[in-house]
Formats: sequence, structure tokens, C-alpha cells
Amino acid sequence: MPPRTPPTATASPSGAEAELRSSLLDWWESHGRHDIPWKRHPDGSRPGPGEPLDPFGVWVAEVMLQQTQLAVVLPYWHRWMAAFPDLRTLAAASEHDVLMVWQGLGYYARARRLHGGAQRLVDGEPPAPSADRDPWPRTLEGWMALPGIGRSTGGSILSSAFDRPFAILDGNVQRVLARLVAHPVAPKRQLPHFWRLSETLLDPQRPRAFNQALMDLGAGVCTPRQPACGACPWQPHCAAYAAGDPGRFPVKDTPPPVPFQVIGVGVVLDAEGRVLIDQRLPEGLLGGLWEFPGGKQEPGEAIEATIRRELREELAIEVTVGEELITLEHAYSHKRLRFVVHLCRWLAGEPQPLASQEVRWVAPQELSSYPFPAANARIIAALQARLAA
DNA sequence: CAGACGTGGGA
DNA sequence: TTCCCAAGTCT
Repeated sequence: MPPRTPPTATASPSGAEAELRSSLLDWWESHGRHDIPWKRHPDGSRPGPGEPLDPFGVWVAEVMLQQTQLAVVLPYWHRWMAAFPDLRTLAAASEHDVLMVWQGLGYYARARRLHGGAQRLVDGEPPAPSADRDPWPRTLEGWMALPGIGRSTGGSILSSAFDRPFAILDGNVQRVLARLVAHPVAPKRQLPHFWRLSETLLDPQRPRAFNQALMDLGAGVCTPRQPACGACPWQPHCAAYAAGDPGRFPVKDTPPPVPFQVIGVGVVLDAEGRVLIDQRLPEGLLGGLWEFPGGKQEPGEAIEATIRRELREELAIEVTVGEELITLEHAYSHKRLRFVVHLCRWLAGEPQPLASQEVRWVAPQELSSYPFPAANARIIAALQARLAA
């Protein structure tokens, strides 16, 4: 039987919304994710309507979840909460320790902003007569004033931690709503429209459950490819389903081409067998992480010459470029790189941080106490294997 | 507004 | 293999 309800979630008054809310929440009760640790009390019980959850755990989770799937976040969240169980612990931590725990999760500005936000919240507390003053914002403006918190993450935190009625608009919600109304334009081009839609649908009586249900629907049923429309509580109301091709929505813009570059990397060893690493500048790509030095190959340049030149320009050292250790390719969101890594022998010059925050000679077994990006972790593995042989 | 900003998983 | 993309924010 074809869908009977036209795509009028926005236009029609409360009747259609009530049906959408109740059908979604009924579905969620039996098919949603109810085992998410930051959405439960410390004793494991589910929070009742209006009951607050630990805002710190929710905040950490929602930042980790930006552009990152739940399954990837879970182990990081557990490690993070073990290392920094509360706001004050995080605020007092060093950026080095913060990046160590975040290492491998990507988008490292999130970690720096979370750290900075914690320090701001702690500093914002008045000096101490009441040591247990609640530092947590209760308004969207309050959360969005923190670094790394936009409207969607702010709404997620307020609805999740405090069960307050604030809408969300992540990728899941954009996709679900775009299909529900068969929207003909890419959501990112008309965000205000989608925000209004999300706000209109939000159940003001159960905002925490509704928002979570919407995300669970997008993550598990209304998936990007091959949505499971047969399992969807909104199938009778879905304009994309009625149109016969839900996979056509949301409409997407053509992505820009990603540039490709070859990077020459030197694993420089001195006479004592120590290896040279540098800490990247605090902002930008992989900001604050450590790495093996190197740089872009220029047109017509041999890779050994690239490595010699980059180490001269960025560290003011002279090296002999030896055998290849490993070559690996790595795709970032906006570029693809091939790292050609050679073992090098240090010849002369005290290393200077000309293009980095700091340079340091370390024993190979000490590398595990520095935060490295994923591509460099593979270089470390190759180095350890080589040294063991 | 368009581009920067990571990584791992799935088809 | 290659491509897509996932619980976005900042500039």
C-alpha cells in the first residue's frame, strides 16, 4: 500500500507532528540505542524524563561525535573519562596529556578546544566560598560561547544532559529530514530551513528521547545507502519513499577534487641511536602533534634531495639520506599524501625548530609517550620492526 | 560562503 | 581500489 500522508510535516499543524513524534518514539523504545554510557546514570540505570545526566561526560561525547561515528568514539570516550573524569581534572591537565588521549581520533582542534573550554569554565567560577557551584551553562548561547561548540552540539548537550527542548541538526538529521520531505536542494545550502524543520518536529515533552531517536533512525535505518525503509516508522509519511527512490536524497553538491602530494620524510638517527622528532605548530593540520620531519617534493626533485632540503630548511641540520624505511599513502579530508620515508644519518647542525614548536632527540622506545598522527604511527611501527631485526 | 580540518569502515 | 562519508565548527 503506497504512503497516504503527503509530505506536510512543516505545513500541517500539530496533528501530523504528534503522529510523527509518537511513531518515532514508539519505534525507538524497542529499536533504539539504549546502551550508550554517557546517556545513563553512573549506576547504569536510564534517566527518567527531566532527570539530568553528567554534563561533563555528555559534553566530551558530543565533541568526539562531531564527524565521527559512535562505534569509533566509544573506546576513546572510556579512555578519556578514565584519564579526565571531571571538569577540574581536564582543566588542570597538560595539552600533551590531552593530545595523548585524543591521538588517532582526528580533528585535533576538537581536543584543544575542549581543553580550553574546560579551563574557561573553571576560571569562570567565582572564587571559592561555594566550592561546588554548578559551572554548566543552561542556555544555547552559554554553550555556544565555548570553543568548538556550535548550534547542533550545543543543542545535543542541552537536550541530552538536561532534557531541555533544543533541536539538533547533524548529518543524520539532515538526511532523515531531507528524505521525509524529499527536499530538492542540498541541506547545507538551506540550513535555516532544516533548522526550522528540526525545531518543528522536536517533541517538547521528551526532547532527549526525541533527538536520540532521530539520530538512531538516521544511523541505523535511514542510512546513506540502501535505507531500510521497511523498518522505518516514518515510511508512511516519507516523501522520498513515496517518490520511489529514497537513496536520491539528500541531494549533494559535487565535491571538490582533492590534491595529491608526495612528502619526503626523514627518520634521522644520531650516533647514540636516538631519533629526531618535532612538534607541529599549535594550529592547522595536526596542530600540536609530534611527527618525523619532512616536506613536499618539488617538481623534478629526487625524494632524497627533498629530504635533505627540508631538513636543512626546517631544522637547519645536514644529513645523509640512507635506505627507504617505508612508503605509505594517507588520505585526509582535503588532500591525499604519499609519504616516502628514509632512514637518515645526522651529520651536523644543532636541530632548530624553524617550522615547528620544538624539536627533540628521543630514544626509540620513548616514542610511545608522544602523540603522533595516524600516518606517523605507521612509520613508528616500521621503525620498531627495523630496529628489532 | 567555501575551504580547512582526520580517521577508519563499508560497499 | 576507490569512493563515500560520520553525532560539525571555525575562518
